[in-house]
Amino acid sequence: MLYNAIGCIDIEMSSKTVRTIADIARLAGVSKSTVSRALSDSPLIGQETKAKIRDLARQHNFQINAPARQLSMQKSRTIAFVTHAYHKDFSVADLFGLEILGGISSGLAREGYDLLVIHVDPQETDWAHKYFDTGRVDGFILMTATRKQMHVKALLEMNAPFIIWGIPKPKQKYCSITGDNYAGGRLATDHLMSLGRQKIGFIGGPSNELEVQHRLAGYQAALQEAGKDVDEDLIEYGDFSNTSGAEAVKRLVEKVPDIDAVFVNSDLMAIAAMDAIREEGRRVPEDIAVVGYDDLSIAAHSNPPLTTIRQNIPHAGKLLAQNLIEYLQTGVVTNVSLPVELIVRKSA
Amino acid sequence: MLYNAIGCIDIEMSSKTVRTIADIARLAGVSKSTVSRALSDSPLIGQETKAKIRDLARQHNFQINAPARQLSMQKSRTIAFVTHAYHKDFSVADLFGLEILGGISSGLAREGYDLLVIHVDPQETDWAHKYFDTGRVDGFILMTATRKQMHVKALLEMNAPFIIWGIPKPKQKYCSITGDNYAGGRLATDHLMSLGRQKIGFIGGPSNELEVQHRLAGYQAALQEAGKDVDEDLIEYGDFSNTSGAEAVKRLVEKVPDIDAVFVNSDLMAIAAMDAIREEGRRVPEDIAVVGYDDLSIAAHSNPPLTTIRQNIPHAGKLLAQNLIEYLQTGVVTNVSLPVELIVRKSA
DNA sequence: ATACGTTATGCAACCGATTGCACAAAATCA
DNA sequence: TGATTTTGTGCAATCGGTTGCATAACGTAT
Repeated sequence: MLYNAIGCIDIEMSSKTVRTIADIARLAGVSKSTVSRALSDSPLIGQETKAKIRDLARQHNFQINAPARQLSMQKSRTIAFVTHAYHKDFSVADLFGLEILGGISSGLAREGYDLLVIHVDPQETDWAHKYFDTGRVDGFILMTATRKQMHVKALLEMNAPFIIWGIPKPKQKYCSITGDNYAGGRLATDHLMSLGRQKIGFIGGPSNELEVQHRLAGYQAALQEAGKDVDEDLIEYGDFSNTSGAEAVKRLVEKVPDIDAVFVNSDLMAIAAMDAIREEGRRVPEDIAVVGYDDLSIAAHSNPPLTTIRQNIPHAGKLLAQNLIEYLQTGVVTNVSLPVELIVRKSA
Repeated sequence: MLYNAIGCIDIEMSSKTVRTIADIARLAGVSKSTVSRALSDSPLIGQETKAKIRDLARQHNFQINAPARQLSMQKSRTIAFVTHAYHKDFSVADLFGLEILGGISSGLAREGYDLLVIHVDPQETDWAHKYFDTGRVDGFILMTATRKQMHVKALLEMNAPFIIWGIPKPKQKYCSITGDNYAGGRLATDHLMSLGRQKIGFIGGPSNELEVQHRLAGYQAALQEAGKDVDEDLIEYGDFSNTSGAEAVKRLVEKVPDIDAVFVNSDLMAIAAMDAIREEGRRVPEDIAVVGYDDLSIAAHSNPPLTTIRQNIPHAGKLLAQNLIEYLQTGVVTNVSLPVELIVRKSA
């Protein structure tokens, strides 16, 4: 641009002519290897050469060819986020997944990785071969909903790198990130007790999920430490869907009419539960206080705004990305439990 | 497995040894070309040869190397879904995006394409070069929120294939899918009138969005056709976020105290609006009837369940995928307007 | 001046597929 | 039976990078 008409034309036409490192090499009067090394900042290349090549690349808006590089390097610098189809129903896991995706994406981007999203049939494990053996992705990120044991087993067997959101099975070696569910259970329960609530219910996700068991353990520990005993009638389970939250709270109200608080395992269930409570003719929080879990964006906008246990979701996503990449590069298996935090709004 | 121990061992070890078509070729006693052709079902290859090679591939769980194929074919069979970070706020567009992603994914999968999700800064257009010029993706899918004019312009200039969800700018040539917003506006308004409502408000998304303008046009046409005139005071705009829905409805109630219905441009805004209406001491639908837009999964679970205009989101996603791929393969530009449907629940 | 270490660059093989073209074998025709 | 087409397969180039090794140019120690 700065020099003369011919230079300009050169630059104008660049988009058509300069597509490979060989083109750059020709323009710079060096070899392909030199260009390749210069662009990857190899110490083998002299400063002026490097600068010249870089300028050329910039001027011509050169972008290195990804498939070629992937083939040569034998890795794709791409991570698959494994999820399932949303056709039918739609639960907290999905909303949660959406929010965490942002964190994952930015964590991956920072390390120069791309994000492939694959929607799999929960019954099949074929996808693992399809994406890993083909060299399309270097590793996988699994959320709770997708983290069926068969998938984990398949990945372990084929020796494919992956990380999960959730609690790892005791004896298996793989990376994981999870919120501190026990602490979350305590925090919620302690808060409700500090409000003077006497009959505090627990509405869990599926009872076979470790996350749910830990939250329950926290709930029980808090009660016991306060000298109260745990009433089995106050414990109900749902499946993380909104409807299941509404139903569970109705069962509780029926069984224990003088219930005055409930700790619900997800924001979506909690919001549905609050509606159900009102349908039963009770007020939130005056009659029944409600604490949720996750602090999704919608929690602040519910009616009333939801008091909940916050998991720092964007941070969790970033960590999922970072730790998986670290595992890819160093083989170090990390298992992280993230602190949670009580966010007090209006519902309790 | 069927024959003998040696065969068995062969198969057992396969995962280590058989990784390329050259391996298969050696096992089958043919050349690489033959294997390549057999696996892609070329008519050049004889039936028995083809069958033998396929069996071998299946037995050894062979998966073709994606980067190599991409390099050779000069295309990636990957589509980028362009979205923005969800950090801050979270609107209907995101939930909508999540639901449509399922449809897109399945549409792409059917054609053998993969889905790359990229979170971009709305201010930058760099991503287009970064993903297209590198050959990482063959095309892009843009949602309304990401479809800033500068992005469209950048893509057109670099001649990159893409499709948008929304209404295309009049003179530009590119693929699009959109709901029939005009019909949606009429449907909602006609329904409210059929309920005997007299003062029907309109809460739009941003007034500069064509979608919103079309819905407004439908709303106005319905009123005029019924012999009513359009009261400017009954029209308010938000930005698709929940809070903006709540605020807009409050402004309406203040300006027009005897308002008895409102047509809201998104389910999320509508749900927030219903809460706000109750806060103002009015009932839904008795005092003010509410019709939403999109029919997201949560619409059925709101309080009260939301009457809304359904866009068939999974189908829309599938179509986005299909039509983009058709464009890639044939160069045919399609602009589709999808029918919408009134779903009557409890809110109106 | 000779030997030797540095520093910068190029050559050529390789990653794992696809595909145009040459060619052999088999089938069809005259 | 010989000529010609059809059918099936292999050779080798190609896609666009990366990287081990050889080597040239230069400075420095002996």
